[in-house]
Amino acid sequence: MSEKTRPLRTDARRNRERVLSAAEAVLAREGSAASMRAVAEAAGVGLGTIYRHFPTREALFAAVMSTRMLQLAELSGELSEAADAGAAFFEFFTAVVDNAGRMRAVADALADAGVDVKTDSSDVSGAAAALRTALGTLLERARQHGRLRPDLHLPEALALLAAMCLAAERHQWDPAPRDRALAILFDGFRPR
Amino acid sequence: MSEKTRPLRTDARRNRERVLSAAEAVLAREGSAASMRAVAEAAGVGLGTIYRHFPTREALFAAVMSTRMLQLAELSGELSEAADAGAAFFEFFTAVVDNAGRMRAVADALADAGVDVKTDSSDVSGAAAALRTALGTLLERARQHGRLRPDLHLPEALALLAAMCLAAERHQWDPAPRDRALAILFDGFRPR
Amino acid sequence: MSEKTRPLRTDARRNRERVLSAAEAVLAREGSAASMRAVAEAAGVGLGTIYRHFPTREALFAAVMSTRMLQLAELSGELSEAADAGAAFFEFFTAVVDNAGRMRAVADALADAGVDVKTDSSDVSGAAAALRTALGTLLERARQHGRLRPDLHLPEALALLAAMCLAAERHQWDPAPRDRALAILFDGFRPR
Amino acid sequence: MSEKTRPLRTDARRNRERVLSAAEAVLAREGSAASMRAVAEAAGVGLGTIYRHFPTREALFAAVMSTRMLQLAELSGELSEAADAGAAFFEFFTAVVDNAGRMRAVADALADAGVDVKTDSSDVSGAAAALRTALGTLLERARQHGRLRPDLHLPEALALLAAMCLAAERHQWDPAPRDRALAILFDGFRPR
DNA sequence: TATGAATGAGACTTCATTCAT
DNA sequence: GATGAATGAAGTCTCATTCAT
Repeated sequence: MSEKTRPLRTDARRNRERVLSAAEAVLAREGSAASMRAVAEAAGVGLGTIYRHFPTREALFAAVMSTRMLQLAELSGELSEAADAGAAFFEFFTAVVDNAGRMRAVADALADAGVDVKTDSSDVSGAAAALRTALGTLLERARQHGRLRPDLHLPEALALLAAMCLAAERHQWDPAPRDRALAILFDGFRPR
Repeated sequence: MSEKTRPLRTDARRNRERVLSAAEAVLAREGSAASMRAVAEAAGVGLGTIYRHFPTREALFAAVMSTRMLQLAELSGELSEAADAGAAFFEFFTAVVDNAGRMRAVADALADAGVDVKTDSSDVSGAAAALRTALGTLLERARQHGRLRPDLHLPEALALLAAMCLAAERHQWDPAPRDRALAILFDGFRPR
Repeated sequence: MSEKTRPLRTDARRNRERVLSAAEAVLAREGSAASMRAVAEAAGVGLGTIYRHFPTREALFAAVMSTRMLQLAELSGELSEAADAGAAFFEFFTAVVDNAGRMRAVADALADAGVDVKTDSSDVSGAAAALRTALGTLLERARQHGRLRPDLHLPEALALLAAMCLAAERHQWDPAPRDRALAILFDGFRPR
Repeated sequence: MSEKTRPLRTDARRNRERVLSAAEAVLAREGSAASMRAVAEAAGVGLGTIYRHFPTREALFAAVMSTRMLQLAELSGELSEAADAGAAFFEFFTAVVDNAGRMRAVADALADAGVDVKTDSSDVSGAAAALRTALGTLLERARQHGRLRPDLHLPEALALLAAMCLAAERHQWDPAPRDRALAILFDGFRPR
C-alpha cells in the first residue's frame, strides 16, 4: 500500500505518461487483446521502455484503469457539495458510464469493483475502492435528501453502474440511446 | 434386431453435444479467450473431434451462442400467451439475464443483438434476430396491457437487457443481488 | 488367416481401381501434398476403404506410380519390334515424358528410378526396374542400328529422361515447347 | 561453447544470414516440406527469430531462392565478357545446374522462371527475371558467335536448364554423371 | 535509460491413421 | 467389407517477456 515512488526524471515521467495514454487508446481501439507491441508503437517508444515502467502487461492495463478510476473519483469530490444532491448523483453516474463508453476494458475493472477485486494490484483495488466510496457518498447524500428510493443501496447501485458501463463500452453507445436507457433506469432509482 | 442399434451417428451427435456444453462451461469459466484445448479436455474428446464438428474456433463459439439464444427464443413462445402480459415480459427478461449469468460471452452476442450483428455467422445473426423479435413481441403486448411505460421501446429495452446480461455474466451474480438490481430496473420500466 | 493374396471380390477389386485412378487424378491436380481425404472423396469411397487396400499413404502413391510405370514398360514391348529402331527409342522417350507431364509426382518416381530406389516398396522398385530395362532395350537396339551416338549409355539416358519428366510435370509443358526441347536433346543423342 | 559472441545490431544481420543459410541447408536435406522448426534448430536460433526476419514460411524460402538466383545472375556478369562466348554460355549453364544440385527447391523456382512467375514475391520474380536475362544475354552472344544452333531460343534453353536443375537436385547428381548428361545436351545445342 | 532482437510457450488448425459401428 | 468419427502429433505463427547493446 505504501508504494512510495521516488521522483522520476522528467523524461522518464513523460514516457510513463505517453505509455499510459497510448495504452488507453489502444485498449479502446483493439479491446482487451491489445498487444504490448501495439502499445509501444502507439506510444512511440520501445518495448523495453514499457517494461521499465510497468513490470507486466497486466500491471500496465491495471494502471490504465486505476488512473481512469481515480479521475472519476476526483470528479465526485466536486459533486459532493453540489446544491442538488439528486442531480449530483445522477450526473456522476452518467459521467462514469460516459467514460466507460470511451474506454473498452475499463468497464471490466468497474465490474470488478462491484464484487471482489480479483486483481492483486493494490493500485486497482485502491482506485476501485475510491470509486466505490465516491458513489456511496453521493448515493447516501441523495437518498437523505429524498431523491432516491430508500431501499437503494450501494451494492445494487454499483452493480447497475457496472452493467451500464459494460454495455456502453461494448455498444459504443451514442449519447442519445445511452440517455434514454439511463432515464429509464433513473426512474427506477427514484422514490415512488 | 430389436435391440437398439448404436450407430456411430448417434455417438457423433452425442459428442457434438458434449463439445457444445463443454464449450459453454469453459467459456463461462475462462472467458472468451478460452482455448480449444481447454474445451477438448472439458469435453473429454480429442482436439480433432472438435474440428470435425465445428470448422473453426469462431464457429464453435458461435454455435454455443446461437444454441443458447434459440433456447431463450423458444421460452418466449410459451410466455407470449401467458395471462399476465406484464409478468411474462419481466419473467422473460429475468430468464435471459439469468441465462447470461451462466455463460460469459453469450452476453457479448446479446449485446450485438441490440445493435447490428457483426458476426457473419448467419446462425448467430438468425438467433439474435429471433431473440430480438421475441423480446419485441412480449414488450409490445405488455405495453398494450398497460404494464409498461408507453415510451419504452425495443432499442432501450434491448440495450438494458444487454447491460444486465453483461454484468450478470461478469459478476457471476447470485440470485439475490440480481433480483434486487432487476427490481429497481423494472420499476423504471413501469408506468408512473 | 492365410496371408496369401487371394482374388478379391469383384466389388473390392473395383474399389481398388477407383481408388487408384482417383489418387492419380488428385495427385495430378494437387501435387504430392494431396491428402488422403481428397483421394477418398474423388474416389467416392470412405477413408477406411483406402486403407483396406493400401496400408499407408505412401503405399497408395507408390502403387499409383508403379501402375503407371508398368503401363509405360508395356508400351516398350510393342515398340521393341518396330521397324525403325531409332524412331522407336525416340517415341518411347517422348511417351514417357508426355506421361509425366500428365501426372505430378510420377516424375519423382521416375527420377528415383535413375539412381537408387529409395522407396522400400518392391512394387515401385520392380516397376522402375522394368522401365529401366525397357529403355535400355530400346536404347541398345537403336544404337546398334547406328541411330544413337555410340557413347550414349543407359545411365545418362535415364538421367536425361528423368530431367525432362520433372520439367514436363512441373511446367505443365504444352506439346509445342516440349517438342522443341526434345528435338534439341535428341540431336544431342544422335551420332555426329 | 568457448566464447559467446555478443549480440550487436550487427548480430541481427548475422542472425539473418544464419537463418538463410540454415534454411538453404535444410531445404537441401529435407526438401520443400522442411519445417520452420528444423530451420531454427539448424540455425541455432529460436523459432521467433526466424519470424522476426521473415514474416512467413513462404517468405523465408523465397528469400533463399532469390538470394541464390541473384548470386548466379552476378556470375553471368563476369562471363558476359569472356573471350569465348560459347564456353561462357556452357559454363554458366553448368554453374547453374551445379548450384541447383546443392539445393532442392531452388530448382523449383528456376522452373518457374521458365514460364510465368507464380510467386507474388517480387524478390523472387525479380531474381528470376535477372536470371532469365542473364541466360538470354549469354545465349544471344554465343549464338551470334556461331557457337549455338541458330534455332535455339531462350524459352527452350530455360526449359532445358530447369529440367537439368530439377534432375540434378533430385538425384544429388555427382559431377561425373552430370557432366556426361550435360555433354550430350550441349551437343544438341551446337550447330550441326 | 531506451531500444528492439531474441526467445519459446502456447494457440489454432490439418491430416494420416485407427477402430467402433 | 465399408464407413467416417475420433485421435493426437506436428506444423505455422503470435506475443509477453528478457537482456545485450
